[in-house]
Amino acid sequence: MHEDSFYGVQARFLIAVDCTILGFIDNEIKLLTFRRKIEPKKGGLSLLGGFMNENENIDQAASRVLKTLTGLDNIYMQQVKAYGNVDRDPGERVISVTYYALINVTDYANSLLPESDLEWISLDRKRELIFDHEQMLDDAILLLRRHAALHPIGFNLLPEKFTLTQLQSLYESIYGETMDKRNFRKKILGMDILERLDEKDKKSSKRGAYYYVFNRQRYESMLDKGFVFTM
Amino acid sequence: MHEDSFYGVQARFLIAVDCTILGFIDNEIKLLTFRRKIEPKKGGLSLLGGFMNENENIDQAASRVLKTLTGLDNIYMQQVKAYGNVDRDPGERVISVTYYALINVTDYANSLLPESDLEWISLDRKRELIFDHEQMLDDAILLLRRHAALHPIGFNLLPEKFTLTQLQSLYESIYGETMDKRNFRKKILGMDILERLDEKDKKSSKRGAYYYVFNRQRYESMLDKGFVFTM
DNA sequence: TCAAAAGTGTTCATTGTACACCCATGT
DNA sequence: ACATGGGTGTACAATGAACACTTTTGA
Repeated sequence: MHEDSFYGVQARFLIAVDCTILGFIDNEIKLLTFRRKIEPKKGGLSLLGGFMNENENIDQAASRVLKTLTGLDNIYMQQVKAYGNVDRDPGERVISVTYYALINVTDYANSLLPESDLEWISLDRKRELIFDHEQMLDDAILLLRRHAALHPIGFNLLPEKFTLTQLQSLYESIYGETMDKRNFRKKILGMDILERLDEKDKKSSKRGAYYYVFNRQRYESMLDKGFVFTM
Repeated sequence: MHEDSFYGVQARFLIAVDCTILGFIDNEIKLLTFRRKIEPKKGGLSLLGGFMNENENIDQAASRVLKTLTGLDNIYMQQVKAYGNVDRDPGERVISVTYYALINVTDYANSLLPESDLEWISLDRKRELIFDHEQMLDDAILLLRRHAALHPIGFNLLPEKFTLTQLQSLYESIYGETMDKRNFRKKILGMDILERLDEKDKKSSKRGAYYYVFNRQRYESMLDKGFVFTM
């Protein structure tokens, strides 16, 4: 049996890519959503998505969707899962491959929002999402938590320089639980992957808090020596 | 714009399901492979796979593929990842969604093997696999390790009753490292999820080793009380 | 001067790790 | 009697968790 005829009789499917795009805004992880412009569920809140093209692989499709809808490029993205329930999209059978993306809102938010139907929503509004997008969000957050516990990916959500208070709020938001300030600082500073700048953030306190930067180079060289990040 | 016409112009794709099927044989995790019967790569070693049908979701497709090729049913399976490189299958563009499956070989191995092109191979032969199946296997093993560290899924690879020595060998094989016998037993027995039977396995020692069974009911009731399995 | 956030160490409990000898039995 | 795998406990180290006060400064 020749492969073309063998493959040929098989069903073919639409493949969508849906992105759980997360940003850290007002000390809280928020989700970037989009008002759907077509039926079914026109006007409903949706993850950012689009269909996969012939000439690209899945990661490329995800990057393209993100770029097209937000203008953002070079974003940290990870595949989460493929969803394929027969009736997950009432319009037509669509298999969706989902990603989560972490974006540094401080630098980009203003440039992307005004001219579009994009909206940052708090995660407790997730029940407004269409189709199985709430499930996708839940799975993405769970995966993010597991990744964030083992890799320094949280920094993708922060500006280049940040305070330890911000960093702690970020982890508290990711895990949905509060942490002890002294223990948090002891742990993160003990890893020796942050560099303190001689500059303070005076926006949120009179005294001012030192800015830190993540030293990725140092982190990577420590990895080679068997260091494991855990947070 | 109506959804049918909108969806209609999009590309459609073949979707395959490929399964990393693992069994515990001769104190070692082995992979069930299949000699490919069609071009391209006819005769090459392959994961067990097949194409998705119109009327089934992805999990169902994976179960069907497993059932069709091995006769096995009710198997523990988890989705790993979707692979979509444009040229991953030289025959034609195919997106593959992969799963890993854990099977209890003791009960089934004899019934499935003789009449087929299936073969259990040691994981160090993985470089013989076709296409991107080696990558799939690697990703599956990594995911299995993460899952096995947090959930009592290893028991799916063992017969109903097993000795602690077997169980330890299983975890050693999953993680690829040896463990201390006393520490291992202290930890697993301390969880209080195993029950010792009044029966010994005399196959591998003169003295005989007690059989144990996994008490799933007890495990699940402990989960409700906040217990977390870690291994 | 006071309100508000920043910064800082110690103690205790829990968990993980290293380590060596006796036991039971079939041959 | 001996070879083979089965079974057991203790001491130390590392890690995680709880906890409260002083500092700085703009208003």
